[in-house]
Amino acid sequence: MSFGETIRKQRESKKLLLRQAAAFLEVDTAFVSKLERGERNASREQVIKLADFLDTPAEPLIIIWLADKISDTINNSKEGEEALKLVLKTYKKK
Amino acid sequence: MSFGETIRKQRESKKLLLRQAAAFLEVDTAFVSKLERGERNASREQVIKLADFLDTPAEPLIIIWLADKISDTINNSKEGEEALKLVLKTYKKK
DNA sequence: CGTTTATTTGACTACTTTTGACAAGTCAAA
DNA sequence: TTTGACTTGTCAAAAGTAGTCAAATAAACG
Repeated sequence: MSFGETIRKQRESKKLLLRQAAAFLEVDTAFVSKLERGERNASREQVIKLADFLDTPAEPLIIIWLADKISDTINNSKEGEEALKLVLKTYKKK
Repeated sequence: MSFGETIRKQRESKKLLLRQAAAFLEVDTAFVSKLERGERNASREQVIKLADFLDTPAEPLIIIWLADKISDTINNSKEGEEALKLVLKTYKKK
C-alpha cells in the first residue's frame, strides 16, 4: 500500500476531514487530496506532521513514504530489483 | 563503488580521454568530469551511450547508476534500510 | 428532487533544481 | 614555458515542483 493510500485509510478510519488535515498542515485542502492520491509529494516535515495529526507513530509512516520515493526513482525499470539489492548490500556494511 | 568511480576506472583502464568521452556523448568535457566525480547526474540515455563508448554491456552500468540514485533519495536517513526492504518485498510480487 | 458539504480536477504562478556551456584555473609532463 | 588533461566556478536556460484558486463532481441527506 502506498503512502497516500495509507494516510487516507487512517484519516477516514478516524472520521477526519481533508479540511482538518489541511488546516493542521497549514496547506490547502486540494493539496492534501493530491498527497493522498499520490499526485504530489509530501516533504519529510509534512509526513511527521501528518503522523501527529493522525495520532500514529511517525517512523512507520516515514518508512512507507521513503519506500514510495524509492519506487518512484526506480520507476519500474527492469533493473530495479538488482539495484535495490545492490544498495541494500552496501547499506548494511557501514 | 559509485557510478562515477566506475566509469572513471573503466575509462582510464582503456586509456580513453575525457575529451573523447565528451565528444561521444556530445557534451562538454567539464560535464563528463563532473559526472565522474558525482557532481552531476547522468541521464539514462547518457549511461547507455557511455556503455557503448566504453564498450561494455549497458545493464550492469545501469544497475550501478540506479543504485546511486536510490542511495541518493534515501540520503542516509535511518529509516533507509527498512524502506529498501519494503520496496524489495513489494517489488518481487507483481 | 435540491441544497449543502466533501473531495477532485485542472490551470496557473512562483520557486527551486538541474543541465550543460563557457572561461579560467591547476597540474604534470616534456 | 608550452601543451594537454582535467577541474572549478559561474551562469543562463530549461525543467521540475509546491501549493493555490476556481470550477467541477460527487456524496449525503432531508
